[in-house]
Amino acid sequence: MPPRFFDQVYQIVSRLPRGKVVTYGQLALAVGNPRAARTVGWAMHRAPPERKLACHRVVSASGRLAPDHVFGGPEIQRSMLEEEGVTFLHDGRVNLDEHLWEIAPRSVRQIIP
DNA sequence: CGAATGACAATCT
DNA sequence: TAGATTGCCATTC
Repeated sequence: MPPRFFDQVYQIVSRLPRGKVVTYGQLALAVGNPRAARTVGWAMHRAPPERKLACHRVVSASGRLAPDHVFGGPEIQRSMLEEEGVTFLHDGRVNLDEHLWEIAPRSVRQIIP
């Protein structure tokens, strides 16, 4: 009985296109738990490497990047995003107006209950 | 089974 | 405006 919640999060992230980002809250909402944004963050921390998820495209609701202890620092994550064409505001936050990905309903593949 | 964990988010001071 | 507090919840141990 695999963790359904995490799997749904991973599946959505795996469909996240280059040059786009999503927030933890968006992912939580997409899997049916609007208030589980924090749990989504934990899912990222525990993301299985074999899925090769673009977890650097997941940012906070205000466009801030992951804390210092991830990706070797926000500078690294930022450079990864910039290579995909993501732009940033002058205060160092992701330009969400330009690059926030709208999660399509079919991006969420339901798992047999 | 209860307590702990955590890459959040909204609110308060 | 920045820092601290509170609510939140699936997964771990």
